[in-house]
Amino acid sequence: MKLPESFYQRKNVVKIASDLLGKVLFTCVDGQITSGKIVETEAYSWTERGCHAFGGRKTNRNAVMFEKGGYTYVYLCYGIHHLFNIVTNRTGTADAVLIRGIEPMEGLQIMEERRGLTGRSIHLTSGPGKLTQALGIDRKLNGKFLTDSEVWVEDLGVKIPARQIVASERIGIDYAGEDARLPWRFHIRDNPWVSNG
DNA sequence: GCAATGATTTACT
DNA sequence: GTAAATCATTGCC
Repeated sequence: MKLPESFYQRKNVVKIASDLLGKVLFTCVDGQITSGKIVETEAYSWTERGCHAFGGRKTNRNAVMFEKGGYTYVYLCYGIHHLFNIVTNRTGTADAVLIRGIEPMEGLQIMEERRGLTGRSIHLTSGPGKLTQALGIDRKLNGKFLTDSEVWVEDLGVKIPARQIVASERIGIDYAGEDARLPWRFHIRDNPWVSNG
């Protein structure tokens, strides 16, 4: 079943990021359903430098992060890659969870076509820019609500034991100084679909 | 209006 | 391991 919006509106974005491991992300783009189990996430909060909304800085791009939990935040990075985030917490508090890796489930063939790959390549969805392409996510899906749109997350009863969850430093935000060292990245131990591997 | 830059990926050595 | 690709957004003039 779909996760209720209350799941996203809890105050601890780090807890939400780890809770999302094992949940399943669905999209329905161009009438085609694709889905994948979330195996890697990162938490971002306006209280630290790694976040676009650091210090409460609000711009056109990140405005949706200030909405209540349950909205999507999609933006373009390096001019090429779409990155998919889930907004958390309540209105006025800019926290979000970046989805970095999923394990393909439904629509494997559709994902291969979108990525231009053949075979079950690990490279299909093992990275934040790759999984958005595989799922058909782009800026059209920015600002959607996860309980009432073509993007949503379901709990299929998969439980990840605590000892299978690894916390580590976040990736690709060295410019954030000390805050880049926060252990706010979570992934499932020994899962081949985790990025940077 | 214009220059700087990045929550990445890919290819090449 | 390192480096280039590539453009929307941002911040300053």
